[in-house]
Amino acid sequence: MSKSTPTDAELEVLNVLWAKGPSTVREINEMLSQEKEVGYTTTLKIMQIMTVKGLLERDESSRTHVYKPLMKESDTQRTMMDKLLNSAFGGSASKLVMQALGNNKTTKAELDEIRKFLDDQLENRKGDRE
Amino acid sequence: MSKSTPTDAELEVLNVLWAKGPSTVREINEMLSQEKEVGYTTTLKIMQIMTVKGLLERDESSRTHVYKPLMKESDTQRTMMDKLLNSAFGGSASKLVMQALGNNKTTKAELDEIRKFLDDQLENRKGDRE
DNA sequence: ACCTAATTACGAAATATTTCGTAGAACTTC
DNA sequence: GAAGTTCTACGAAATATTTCGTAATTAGGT
Repeated sequence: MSKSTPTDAELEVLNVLWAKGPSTVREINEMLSQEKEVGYTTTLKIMQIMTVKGLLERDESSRTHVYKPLMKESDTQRTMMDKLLNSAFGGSASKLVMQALGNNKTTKAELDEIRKFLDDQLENRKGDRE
Repeated sequence: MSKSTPTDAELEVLNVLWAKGPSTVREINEMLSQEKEVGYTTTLKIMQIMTVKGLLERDESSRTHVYKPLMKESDTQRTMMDKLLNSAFGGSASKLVMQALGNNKTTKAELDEIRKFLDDQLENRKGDRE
């Protein structure tokens, strides 16, 4: 059984929850409304479905339910990365990384940060078989 | 107008076309069948839809049509990357790259390759504003 | 208690994607 | 040239996702 990735609408909800912490439907809907038109019950329904799917958990102790994600942001990112990696890059992480950094506007600061990270990775592999 | 990403089924077709070059429905279907059960007319229909969408072009000069992709693999990879970047990584390429290289089994050879690439990128930015 | 506002539950329409059956045309073989 | 095979076109069912309207419930204010 491989992990499933959230749908687009689900990911939008998760992004708010990861940024703001446990929230009500009202709070989520207000955040999403800043980006695009979306009805309250639409957001509600998505979050109810996510709860059934096991993506969210909710506290029903007060009338206004409070939802929180059951997956860590980094785990979800990894799952989505893996899916992209396998479906579009033939499993080659280096191709993907070079595509990510290639022509686009990654800042120099970011490139420096990545290089530092990469050096760490290489350092940790001293002695590994190649 | 931002570019749209192919669906999962469409991407599977594209992957074969990019690897094998222009192909018939029969050829594509046989490749896909090695991975999973899929009916001939299912593949046909997907490819017909892709043609209407402008993802594929077909040569109808012989009875058995020959299809080819209208997008380069690298362009499609970039479009899909950008979507993931914005939807799941808040636009931060460095977070995405570190997630891609983080715990998983990228080989040392790949890491070296990426570092070389990164050095080139940094070299090309000598004098850019930071 | 009554009215209003906010909330949840639920069904269902709208849209998108995937799957496949059937019909008819075009080619092959005997 | 009849029979069988291969192909395309097309409709439609099956599935997944997104959207929203309506009804019922609860809370708060007066």
